[in-house]
Amino acid sequence: METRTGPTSSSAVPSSYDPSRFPAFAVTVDIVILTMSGSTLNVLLVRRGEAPFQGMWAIPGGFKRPTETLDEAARRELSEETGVDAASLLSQFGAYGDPGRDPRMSVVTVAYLAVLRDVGELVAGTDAAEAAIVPVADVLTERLDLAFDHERIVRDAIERVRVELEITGIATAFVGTAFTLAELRAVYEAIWGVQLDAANFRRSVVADEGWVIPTGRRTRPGAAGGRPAELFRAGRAWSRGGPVHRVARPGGRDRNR
Amino acid sequence: METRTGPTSSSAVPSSYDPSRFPAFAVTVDIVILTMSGSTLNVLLVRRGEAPFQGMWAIPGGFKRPTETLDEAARRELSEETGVDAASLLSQFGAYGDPGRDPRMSVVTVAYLAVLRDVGELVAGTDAAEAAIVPVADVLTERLDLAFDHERIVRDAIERVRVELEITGIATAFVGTAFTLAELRAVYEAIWGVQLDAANFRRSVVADEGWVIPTGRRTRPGAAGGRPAELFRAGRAWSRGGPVHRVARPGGRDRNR
DNA sequence: CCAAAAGTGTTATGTCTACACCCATGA
DNA sequence: TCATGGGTGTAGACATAACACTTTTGG
Repeated sequence: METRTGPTSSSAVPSSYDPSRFPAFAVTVDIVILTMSGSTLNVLLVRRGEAPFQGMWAIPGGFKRPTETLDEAARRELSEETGVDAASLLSQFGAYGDPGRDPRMSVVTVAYLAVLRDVGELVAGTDAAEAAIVPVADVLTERLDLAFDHERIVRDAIERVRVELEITGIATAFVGTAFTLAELRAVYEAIWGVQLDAANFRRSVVADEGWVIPTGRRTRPGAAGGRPAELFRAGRAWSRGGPVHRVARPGGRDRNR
Repeated sequence: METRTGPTSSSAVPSSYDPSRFPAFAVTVDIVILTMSGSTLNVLLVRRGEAPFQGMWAIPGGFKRPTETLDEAARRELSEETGVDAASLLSQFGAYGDPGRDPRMSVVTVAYLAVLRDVGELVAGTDAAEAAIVPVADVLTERLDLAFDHERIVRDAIERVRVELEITGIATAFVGTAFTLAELRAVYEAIWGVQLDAANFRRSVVADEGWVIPTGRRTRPGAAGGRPAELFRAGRAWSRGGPVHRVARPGGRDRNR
């Protein structure tokens, strides 16, 4: 940790500069870590060990250091909290600096979104009483209160994911390295809250060259039987919009259900 | 200006709290103000009066106060710099906190985008030597060097506008309260760097009910003649995407040119 | 009348939705 | 052979790009 505590201890400063002319803030990064389990979207929360909001659930985060960039701070915090190095999935989506959002002092936080597949073991690795994966619905319906303004940050993060789903390849970040199209479709259905036609979904996804790549392998069907599904892996991400688009399905029924 | 200089002067703090345990930052808001003149996209710059980067061009901005939100700080800075109250057009698009981006101290800035029609008189109202409207091309081609990391911030802002054009009604913010469809089309063409078919553009824009509203009035044609254009005003913005979409025009020619 | 700019009509092409139908597997 | 889920075919609806054509002005 830095010993330097702020502008008053800075030395390489023009003599004309008066540090008391600007207000001092603490700057933190907070990370909304989203993951799918089955057909529900979850968020990783930690229980706060100290005041303020001691004992309440919050999203992980911490102070930015003067020697690191915001992205580095987010990557470091994510790594410290979950042990995952998921640099490519980290994206900044907002800054929050309302007065009073932290009762101790003036804090501006920069919020990041991270999408992980299967955080299960990672959470088990940390102190079990400290971290939990909960359905985002619990946060959105306020069945679970979060510290600070973290509820709003989680809401904004989810809206961001909904948009990113439509224009980037972020969906593959929710599933394993090899996945079926049904799994991938479940990601869209859970996050958008819609039903998608399995046939058209496959066409959209497979048509866009390089979006998903067949591995040649197949799954073993479940106890109920059914044709084995092809396994795909993620292709390169694209620039000009993702392959699937959000639409309401008025009278459409899903043959595979 | 606040006299409180930071956490060390805060009083309503738990006695267990040690302010030296987090690094102090200055927090600023910087605003990329974009405007159209004719068929070019411009950005409002100010010349810095003091160190660092004294005499260089920069985007307007200033310190956030602990008593205001980030949005309020941006609105205040915009008002102080241009006299415009354009709250609805202000949107936050990024935070920048690389170490060393300000040689004086650790500064995290939150960047905002503002789109204005006709900043001409506003700039004339300020000290002429202090503010200027320059084509964004001058910044993007680095014919004009900006202070701090402001070039990157401007680049990010323009990319943001390109995306917003496609999904919101932001285009009308660039033109006057009454405008022709040719003016509106010029906004898209300038920002996307494409040629749009005038006929199809009209259909897209007029078809979406409420996007633009006919005023009944018409323009007087220029010296070269031509049919007078209808004048429209902006309708309500929409949620589910704007009416015009970015496409390359391979062999398409524009009859009206 | 001619040039210029605005606005309308039209057609070929492409995309998407909905659903029928076929395939592969477990019990 | 039946139930279950995966995968393909396809017809109609809809959206779009391109460009010919008409309208209205100034000179």
